[in-house]
Amino acid sequence: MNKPCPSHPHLHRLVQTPLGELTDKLRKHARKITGPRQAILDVLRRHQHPLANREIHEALGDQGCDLATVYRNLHTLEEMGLVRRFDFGDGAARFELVPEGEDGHHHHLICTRCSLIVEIEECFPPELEAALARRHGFAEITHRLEFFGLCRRCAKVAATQS
Amino acid sequence: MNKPCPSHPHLHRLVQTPLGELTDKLRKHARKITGPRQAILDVLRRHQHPLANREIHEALGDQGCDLATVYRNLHTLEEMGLVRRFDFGDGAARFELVPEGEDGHHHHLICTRCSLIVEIEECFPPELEAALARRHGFAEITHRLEFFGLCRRCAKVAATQS
DNA sequence: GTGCTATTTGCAAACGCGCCGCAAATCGGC
DNA sequence: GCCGATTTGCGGCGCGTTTGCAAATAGCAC
Repeated sequence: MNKPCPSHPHLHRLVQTPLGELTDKLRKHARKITGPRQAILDVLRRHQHPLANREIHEALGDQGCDLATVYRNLHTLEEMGLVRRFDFGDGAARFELVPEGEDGHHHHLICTRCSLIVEIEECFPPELEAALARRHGFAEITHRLEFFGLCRRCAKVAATQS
Repeated sequence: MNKPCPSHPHLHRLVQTPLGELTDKLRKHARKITGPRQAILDVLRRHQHPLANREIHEALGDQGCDLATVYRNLHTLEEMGLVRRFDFGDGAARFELVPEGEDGHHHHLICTRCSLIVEIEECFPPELEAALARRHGFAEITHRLEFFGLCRRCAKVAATQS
């Protein structure tokens, strides 16, 4: 997980060489491929979990940039569809890298005790969503859905404590 | 105190006389029935939509109390199950009165353009939720779910504008 | 009613997240 | 290499929310 591995040329390339999709999308929006931009995407690439602005900023290490720059870049990356925003209700936005060619729509299961985050496949049934839209005359419906509970480990701890 | 009688025009009595459930639950938690407490609950009783702290504070009128008191009371009322918190992702918590005897669990459909809020009956299928909990070893699972879209009126406006 | 104590309130300050304006640095096309 | 548009760093600000503390208040026993 450390960066000091100049002997591995492919890792080095991951950091320095932007992905094809990145350059394409950036160019389409007349955006530049800057150091902070690449470093932020690299942090997201190395972490499978949604990361808050602050966490990304801290993970940047010596590639570090200003926190405001992190905010600005995640905003533009979200606009370009490279990154997806999640809201776990704790007041901090979190971001995940969107896999190439997908839209990144999915949900999470979060342990309210230890903050363990599990990505899940279940989604709100599209038929139900469509029926709902029809009944209330709404168009272009989307949803935000996250699950909360106690993970196995924390449930055990809670049981022994009570 | 007897059952509430919201159909009677003695609105001032509603303000002054706490509900049975309120006094019961307050007493159970060694809490006091204060003026601000009653006034806040009365505001929530008069509004069917989820209200933000600021909105509640402004609706208090001459019964007004400090904004910090609104925050503190909603927190305690939520702990006691008299009030339920919702999060529409705009950075402000909203609260609804929980009907007596219920837990108040439901969801909303929100117009992203005019902020129209519709309360809906649909919920994430319990079987799916149970399966999800089993598969990942989670206990005491809950979910947060809100829908967003364009209401009929706003969809029309958007169509004529484009 | 009176007095006592734990709870609650108002006030002001502080917090965290996110955003903005501006001057300087940087990228990318020429 | 040069130039212009974009981006960055920095400082500050706004908003929603929380907190510390002294004063006010509700509820209870008498």
